[in-house]
Amino acid sequence: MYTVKQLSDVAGVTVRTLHYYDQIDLLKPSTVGENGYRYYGDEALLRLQQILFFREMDLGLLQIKDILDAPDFDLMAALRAHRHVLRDRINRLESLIQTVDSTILHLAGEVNLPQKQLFAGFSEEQQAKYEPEAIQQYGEASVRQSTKRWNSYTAQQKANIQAEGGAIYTELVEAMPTGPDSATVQAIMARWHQHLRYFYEPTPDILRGLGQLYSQSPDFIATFQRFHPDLPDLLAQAVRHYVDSLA
Amino acid sequence: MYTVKQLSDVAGVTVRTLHYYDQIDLLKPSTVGENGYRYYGDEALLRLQQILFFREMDLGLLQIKDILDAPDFDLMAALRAHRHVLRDRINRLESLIQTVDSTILHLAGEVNLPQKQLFAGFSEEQQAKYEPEAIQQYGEASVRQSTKRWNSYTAQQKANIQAEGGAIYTELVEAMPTGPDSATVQAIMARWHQHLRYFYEPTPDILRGLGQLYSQSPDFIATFQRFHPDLPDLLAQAVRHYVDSLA
DNA sequence: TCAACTGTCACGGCGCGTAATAGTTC
DNA sequence: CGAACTATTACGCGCCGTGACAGTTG
Repeated sequence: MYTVKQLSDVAGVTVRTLHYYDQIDLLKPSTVGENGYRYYGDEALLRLQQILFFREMDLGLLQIKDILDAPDFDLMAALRAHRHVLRDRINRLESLIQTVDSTILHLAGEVNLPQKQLFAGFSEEQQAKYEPEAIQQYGEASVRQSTKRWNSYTAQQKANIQAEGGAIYTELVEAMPTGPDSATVQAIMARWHQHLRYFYEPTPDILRGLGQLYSQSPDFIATFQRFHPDLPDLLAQAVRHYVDSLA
Repeated sequence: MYTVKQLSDVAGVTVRTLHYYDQIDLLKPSTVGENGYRYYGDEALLRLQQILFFREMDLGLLQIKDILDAPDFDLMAALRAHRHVLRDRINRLESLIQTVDSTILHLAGEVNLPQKQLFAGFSEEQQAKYEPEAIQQYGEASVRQSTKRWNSYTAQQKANIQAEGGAIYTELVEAMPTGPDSATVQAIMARWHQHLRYFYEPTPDILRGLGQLYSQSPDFIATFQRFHPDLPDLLAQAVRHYVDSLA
C-alpha cells in the first residue's frame, strides 16, 4: 500500500495529480482510511502506469478512462484514430510554418528571390568569368529553359517553392552559430542546391558565381541582410565550402 | 466607424472576441460613446487584421501585442523564434506518432514482423514456386546478407525501422476505404517496398510471394488481422497490383 | 513537540463560447 | 413599441500548479 506521496514518488507525478485523478474517477485509491487518507495498492500503481503511458501519447484523460474501463474497447481503432489526429496537427503546423516562411520572405522584400537568383546565375557579368563563349550559349538556352520550367508550375506549387526558399534562408540564420562549414549548415546548403533545381540545373560554376554574388552585389547583400546582418557573409563562405566539397 | 457587430462581421470574429481584446488591451475601440458603446475606426480594423494574421500562425495574443506595440521590435527574430517553436512541436508530435506506431505493433504481437517476412521471403516453399534452383542459391546468400544487414543497425535505428513498419500497416488500414488499387494505397505499397530494403533487396518474385503469404499463411493472416480484420485481403490485392504495375 | 505528511477548498491560465441580465438604439 | 443591438458579469473548458488553512502521523 502506498500513500499519495509514496505513489507520486514511485510514479513520478505530483500529489495534486493523484488528487485530481481521484476527483475525476480516473484513478481511485484502493482503500480510504477513516482519517480520509488515500491508500493505493499495486493494481492502482499498474493502472497509473497505463494512464501515464497513454498520457505520453497526448490522449485526453477522459479517453484514457474509456480505454481502461472498457476491456473490450477497440484499442487498435482508438490508437489509429489518435494517430490520425496527430497527423492532422502536424499538417496544420507544417502549413503554419509555411505561412511564417513566406511572411519572412515578404519582410525581406523579396517575394521572388529565386527568380532574381535565376537570372543572376546566368547574368552576363557572371558568365564572363567562366568559359565565356561556352556558357554564353549554354546560358541563353538555359534561361529560356528555366523560365519555361518555372512557368510550368501551378500557382500553388510556385507558392510552395517560394516558401521553401524562405525556409532555407531562415534555417540558415538559425544554424549560423554552428559556422559555415558545419554539418548543419552544409546540410541546408544541399537543400539550397536541390532547391535551385526547381529553376534550372545549377552547375558548380553557377553555384560558385552565386556565392560570390551573395556577398558582393549590393542588391543581394541588402536582401540577405534583411534576414540577418551576417547572412551574406555566412552564405558566401558556406557556398564556397559546399562547392569545394562537391568535388 | 464600426460598432462591435459591424466590425465583427467585417473581420470575421465574434463580438465576444472584440470584448476580450478590449479587456486585455490588445485592441481598444477608437472611441467610446456616452452609452458605453465601443466604436472602431479604420485604423482599428487594420490593427485587427494584423492581429488575426499573427493569430493564424498560432502566436499568443500577448506576443502579438508585443509585436504590434513595438514598431521597432525585431519581427524577423520573433518570427524565427516562433518558427522554432513550431518545429519543436512538430518534432514532439512525430515522436508521439512513433510511440503510437510501436504500441500498435506491440498490440499486434509482432515486434519483429519484418524478420518474419524476411525469412518468409526466402522460405523454401516460396522458393519452390519460382525458378527453384536459381533462387535456392540466391536465397541462401541473401538470407545471410540480410541478417548481416539487419545486425549492422544500431538499436535506435532498429527501433525506428520497426516503427516505420508499424506505420505502414497502420496507414494501410486508414487508407483501406480507397481500395487496393487506389493511388493512396499504392503509394504506401511503394513505401512498403522501400522498407523491405532495410533487410534485403526484394525482387518482384519475392514481393509476389509475400503477397500470397499474407492472405494464405494462417500465421500472417492472424498477425495482420490484429491490425484490422480485412487487412490480409487488402494487402494481398494491393501487393498483386503493385507488382504488376512494376513492369 | 515538531517536522512531515495528509486532507479539502479554490484561484489561475489561454482564448474565448455561452448564457444571464439589463440598458439603448432604430 | 418591439426587434436588434449594446453593455457587464461570470462560469466553463483541460490539466493540473500553487497556495491557504487545518487536521494527522511518527
